[in-house]
Amino acid sequence: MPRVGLTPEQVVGHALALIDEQGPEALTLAAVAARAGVATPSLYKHVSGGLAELRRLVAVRVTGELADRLAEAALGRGGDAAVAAVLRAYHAYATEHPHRYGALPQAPQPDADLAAAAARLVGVIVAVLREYGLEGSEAIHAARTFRSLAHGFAALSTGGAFQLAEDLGETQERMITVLTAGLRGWPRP
Amino acid sequence: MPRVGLTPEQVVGHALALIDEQGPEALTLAAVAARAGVATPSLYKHVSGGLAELRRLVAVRVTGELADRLAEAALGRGGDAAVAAVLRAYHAYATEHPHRYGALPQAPQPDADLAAAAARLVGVIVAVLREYGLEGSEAIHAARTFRSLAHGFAALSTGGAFQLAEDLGETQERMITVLTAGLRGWPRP
DNA sequence: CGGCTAAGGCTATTAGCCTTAGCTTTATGG
DNA sequence: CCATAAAGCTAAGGCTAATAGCCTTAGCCG
Repeated sequence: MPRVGLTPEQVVGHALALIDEQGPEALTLAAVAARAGVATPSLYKHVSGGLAELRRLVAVRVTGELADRLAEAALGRGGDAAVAAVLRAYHAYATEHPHRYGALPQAPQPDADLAAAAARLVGVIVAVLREYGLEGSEAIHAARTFRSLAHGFAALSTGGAFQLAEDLGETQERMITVLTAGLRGWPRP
Repeated sequence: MPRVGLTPEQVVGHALALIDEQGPEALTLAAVAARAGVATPSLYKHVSGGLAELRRLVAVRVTGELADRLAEAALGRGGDAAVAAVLRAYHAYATEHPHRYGALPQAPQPDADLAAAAARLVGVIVAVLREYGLEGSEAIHAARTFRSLAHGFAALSTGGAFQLAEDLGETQERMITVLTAGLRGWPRP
């Protein structure tokens, strides 16, 4: 039994490859094991929580990747340009890896690691919103609005909910216009 | 073997009850059969496609319910008030049945029935947008923006993605303000 | 250099699930 | 009153995750 030298990171990598190729439904320990050249139970040496933990790790990895992409897009930009770039980057990531993005919601109840990754993601958004002079609770509401729009658009478009012929890129530009206008004229109660 | 007198509708009803109580993961033919007082294979007499078709039927039913709620909310209203009411109704439905709403994306590739139910839902939104003078492609882009915001907010809030203490109702009001302002000043290219 | 320990494999097994096949009973319509 | 279709059943096969227990390798420490 030649030792394969598996690590948890590699297991997650195989899981992601499977998801990319065949969708979140195809993420099974048996399939991951086959791909890693190992028997199914051996995976428990690296991912002790079994399938549930593997899904959790996938969600953490994907959230982190997405946060990185958003941070990269925001770098060196400000104001409307930053908002537009981050929104485009969000959708671009989801479009490049639709199944991967679709696997995000499959995560079980959030835990510390996932919360940390999500916090990084939210941090980028909050930073981008800072130039609009939003502070305290209003910044939170604005960030939630941003995330809702970004996630909704990503989820619906990768899920095939937008059937008509109209160009998705144009829809995105309209959304950017609406969002940036809304942020500039944010309701101050 | 006393005859139970099951119908496909009742099977879907039991499936929804299970989902509401224990989440989408708990939707299993064995559990549905137990709840219906029937052996598992008997379900195939009513839902010939097995679990996959049952999930599909659940998605159709939920989409239809949601469309009804939105139509009801739009009734007798127009302009900003209609947009606000529909957005609130959307979120209210998701909040009342979080697991049910969460089960929506689990549907397999779209089919005719699901498309019809979704078309009804989109129809309500398009009707509400009519007062803003949006026509043709622009109405489509606006409807997509509406759905993205509504779905994103519903999915993230029921998924527990909004951890901070800020009131979700306030977030919703801000979103409504931004959206209605964006629709009034919709970019005319 | 020898041996111990821990890690990373394995096989075998259990339990739960979906699905198909084929039989039996019930209800219903002619 | 009977024939037939619908609606139930049991049995069996094949998939999955997960646990238990064993074996081998790698590396460290005396």
